[in-house]
Amino acid sequence: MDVVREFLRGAVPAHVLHHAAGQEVYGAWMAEELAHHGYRISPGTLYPLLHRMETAGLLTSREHVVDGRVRRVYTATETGRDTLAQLRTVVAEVAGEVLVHDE
Amino acid sequence: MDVVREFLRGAVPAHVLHHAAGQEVYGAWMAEELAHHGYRISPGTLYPLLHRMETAGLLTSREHVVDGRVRRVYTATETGRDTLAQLRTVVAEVAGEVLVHDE
DNA sequence: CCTGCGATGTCGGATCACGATATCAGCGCC
DNA sequence: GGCGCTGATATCGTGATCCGACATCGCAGG
Repeated sequence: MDVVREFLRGAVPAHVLHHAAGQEVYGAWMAEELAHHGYRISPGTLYPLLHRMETAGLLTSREHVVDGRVRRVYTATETGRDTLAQLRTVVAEVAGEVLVHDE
Repeated sequence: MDVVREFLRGAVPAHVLHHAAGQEVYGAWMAEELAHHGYRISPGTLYPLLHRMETAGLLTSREHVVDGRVRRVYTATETGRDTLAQLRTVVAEVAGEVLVHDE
């Protein structure tokens, strides 16, 4: 029942979209990036998430070969960028609601 | 795969703690309050959540009788307020990371 | 009575998180 | 050539969670 972890888990897609809107990203890179921000997400969570986001039309992927190794590279779709915009307003709202310190 | 909904679901405990730190709250009131902020949370999610948060030591509850009807009323514990503080910094961090608008 | 209301609680099926494990292709090295 | 290492993605099984529908409970009014 780690509520902080739960909150971060919910924020992962926002983070993914944020990065995938500006550049091409791939799973292992995202995992490392997220880890630097205090997220602890396991591959068994991240990869299925990327798949779902692609099936949902938020991301597109193509295979990129680096040193013979296949790397699945994602970018945000138009829908993905729209969703990111919604997400940003929602994040701002939540921040506004929770960050008020007058009890 | 509604990422906005997923994000909000992760933010619910923060919202609950935020309110339960300042006053006594109860399930149905929280549900309405959350609904006003765009959350759509079903009782089958909210009540078990409150129970888990109490078992985790974030909330304490007592029964309050109004018109003979029993109402379970929650307040944040010391641990709950500490967690809320952590949550606030995390929310601020996420907002800072995601709210940069240079695409 | 019996129905309605406010509020809490719980059921079953579906979805999801997670860590461990599998897979795959090239590289270095002996 | 055989062996293990590395980077990266994929998947399995178990356990936890979500959710809406339904159940409950006590009282008020007709």
